[in-house]
Amino acid sequence: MAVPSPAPATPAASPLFLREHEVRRGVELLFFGYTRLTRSIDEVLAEHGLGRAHHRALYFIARQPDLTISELLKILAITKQSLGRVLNDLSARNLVETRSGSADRRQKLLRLTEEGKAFEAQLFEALRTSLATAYAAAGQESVTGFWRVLEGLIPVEDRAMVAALQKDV
Amino acid sequence: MAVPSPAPATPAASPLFLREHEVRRGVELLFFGYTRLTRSIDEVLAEHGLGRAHHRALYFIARQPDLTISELLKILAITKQSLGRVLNDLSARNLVETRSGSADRRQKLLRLTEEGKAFEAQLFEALRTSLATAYAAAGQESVTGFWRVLEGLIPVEDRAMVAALQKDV
DNA sequence: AAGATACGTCAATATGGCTGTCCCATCTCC
DNA sequence: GGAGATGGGACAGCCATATTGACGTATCTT
Repeated sequence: MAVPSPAPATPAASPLFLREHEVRRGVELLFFGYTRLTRSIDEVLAEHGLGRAHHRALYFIARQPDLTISELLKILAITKQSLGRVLNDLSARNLVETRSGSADRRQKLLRLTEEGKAFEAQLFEALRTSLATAYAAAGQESVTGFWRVLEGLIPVEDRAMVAALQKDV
Repeated sequence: MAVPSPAPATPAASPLFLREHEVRRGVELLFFGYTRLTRSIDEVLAEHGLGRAHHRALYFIARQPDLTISELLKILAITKQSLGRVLNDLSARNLVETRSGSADRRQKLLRLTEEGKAFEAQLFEALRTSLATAYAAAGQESVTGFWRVLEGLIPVEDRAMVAALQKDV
C-alpha cells in the first residue's frame, strides 16, 4: 500500500474558499441591484393602492396564464393565507379573474383581465427599461454570466420550477 | 450631398428593445436568486430572535467599521426610526457598540463587538457557501458578467456609495 | 448667539408575512 | 358508494419591518 503523498504546500484554491472580497461584492451588488429594481415600480403600484406582493402575483400570473393557486404558492413560497389576501385585492380591482379547471374542477385557474394585462405591461415596461439598460451597458456575454450565477443560487430542488417558467417562450 | 440610405429592412435590435423573454428571465432569476440567498440565513437569525433587517445592519457595520448612523441610513435607504429599532435590538444583544466621533462628537461610530463579529462571520459563511458554489458552477467569466449587469441596475447616483464599500479591500 | 446638523424617541399606521383552525367541494381509490 | 385525500377559502390573531409626523438634545458652524 502506497504511502499517501503529503498535502501540497500551496493547494490550488478551492472554489469554496474564494476570497472574501469576491463574495462580499456579490452579496452587495445583489442587494442593491435587487432592491433598486424593486423600488423602481413602487410608485406606479402605489397609485393603484397596491404593493410589491401584488406585483409578484400579477407578474407570475401574466407569465403563466391558467396557473393554479397551488402552483403560484410554490413559486412565491408564501402561505395560502398571505396569497389569499393578495389575490382578493387583485380580484377586487378587476385585475385578475379565475375559472375552475376543466380536468379538475377543484382547481382555480388564474388569469389577468384585459385591465390586468395592461397594468402588468405598464409595470413590466419599467422593469424592461432598467434591465435592458443594464444589459446593454454590460454586453451580451455578461448577461449570460449574470444568468448562470443566479441559476446557481437557486436550490437544486427549485430549478425545475424556474425552468418551467421559460418553457413556452 | 448624398441621398440618405433607406432604413434597413431588419434594423439591428436596439438594446432597449431586447426581447421580452430575456428581460423576464432576468427578473425571475433575480427574484429567485435573491430571495433564496436571503432565506438561507433566516434560521440562524431566528435562533437569536433576529430578522433580515438586523442582518443587513450587521453586515454593513462589519463591512465598514466606524460607519456613522447617517452613512448607514443612506446605504440601507430606510428611515431613522426603522434603523433605530434595529440598532437598539443589536445593542441589547451586545452585538454592536457605538462610540462618539472624535472629529465630530455628534456622530456615533458603529462597530461590532467581538460577539457581533463572530455572529456576522457565521452568517457570512452561509452566504459564502451559496455564492461560492454558484460562482464555481458558473465560472469566472460569468462572475464578471454577473457583477457588471448588477452594477448597471444601480442608479447612477448610488454607485459611488456602493463603490465606496469596496475601497479598502 | 443663531441656526444647522446628527442622533434619539414617542406615537400611530401600513404592508406583508406567519400560525392555527375550520370549512366546503371535488377527486381518487377501494 | 363511501372514505379519505386534495384544492381552495376564510376567520382570528400575531409579528417583523417599514412608513409619516412631531419633538428633543447635543454639538458644530458661522
